[in-house]
Amino acid sequence: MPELPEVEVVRRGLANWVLGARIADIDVLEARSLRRHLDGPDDFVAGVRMSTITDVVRRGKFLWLVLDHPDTAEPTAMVAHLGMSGQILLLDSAAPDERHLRIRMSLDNVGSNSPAQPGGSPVDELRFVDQRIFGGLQHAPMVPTRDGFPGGLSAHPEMALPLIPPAVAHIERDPLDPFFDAEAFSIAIRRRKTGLKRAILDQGLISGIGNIYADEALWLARLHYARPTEALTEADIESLLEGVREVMTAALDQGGTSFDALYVNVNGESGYFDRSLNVYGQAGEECRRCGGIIEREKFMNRSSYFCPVCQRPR
DNA sequence: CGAAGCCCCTGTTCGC
DNA sequence: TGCGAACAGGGGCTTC
Repeated sequence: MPELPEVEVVRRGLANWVLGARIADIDVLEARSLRRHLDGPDDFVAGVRMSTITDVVRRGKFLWLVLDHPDTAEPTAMVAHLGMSGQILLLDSAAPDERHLRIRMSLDNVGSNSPAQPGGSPVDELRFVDQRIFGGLQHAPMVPTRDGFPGGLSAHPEMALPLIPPAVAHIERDPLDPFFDAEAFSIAIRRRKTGLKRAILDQGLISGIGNIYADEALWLARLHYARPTEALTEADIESLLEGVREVMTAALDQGGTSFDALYVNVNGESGYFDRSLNVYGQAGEECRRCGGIIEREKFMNRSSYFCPVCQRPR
């Protein structure tokens, strides 16, 4: 399950290889993988084909390639969301098709802004692979950001455009974004009248946190998932953000170490999950901090894991 | 506007 | 053995 750190690993991998590359051709093998692109495959192909990739940007779990098209003055965006099972692969076109290959793009001029390719193998194809089709691609013109800052984390922050794809405009900045506003978040979350975990899963309030990292961050912060948001203190919110950042940077460090420069890949098995999960999926196990027994409760059609001893409701 | 619930998807696992 | 149900879950959408 790709969450923010996994998507960031993909963003960095792409930024290393495809800046300056041109998308020469596109083969949409599965139209449902353009679920975010309402005008259909032909429109997608016509808009993207022959564009040059000038930036790779991420906000929360959304990732987009900024495209310059020879016939269009304004830059556009190819937006990607990996959903549950999406992968973006960058490889040699001779590589065999993946079982769930949905969209294939052939690239020219790959690696012109990159360090020398270590393996010597050509990288000339970008593939979108997605078993469950919860993710998808879309192509769209961009709009100005509300705050006038860059749309997200960019490959070249000093010259990043204050533009964002409309499909991402309602998504709030994530905690790793240099323009994330912690004070505004603190005010906004206490205005909500709901439970803490519901709030932090709302990508319009803070983005990049999924079910797994929500549980992990709440455990680190010693906060119960159902704590009412309106009663949170400044200190609670500070611990919460600290927990969120800790979980994300730890996962990012691990994803970064397992990342092969020649093969951009997200498969939900970053290694982080096996060894580092303190509560998620640990029902019946002893809490590593206090020895309490981790509980699982059904919540929002999924599961919440927490320690009933060191994560009290109030 | 905010809160909450439904639904989209497929592969794996589990119970009868 | 075979089959259906449950589960995984981000986010768009609808309803109140």
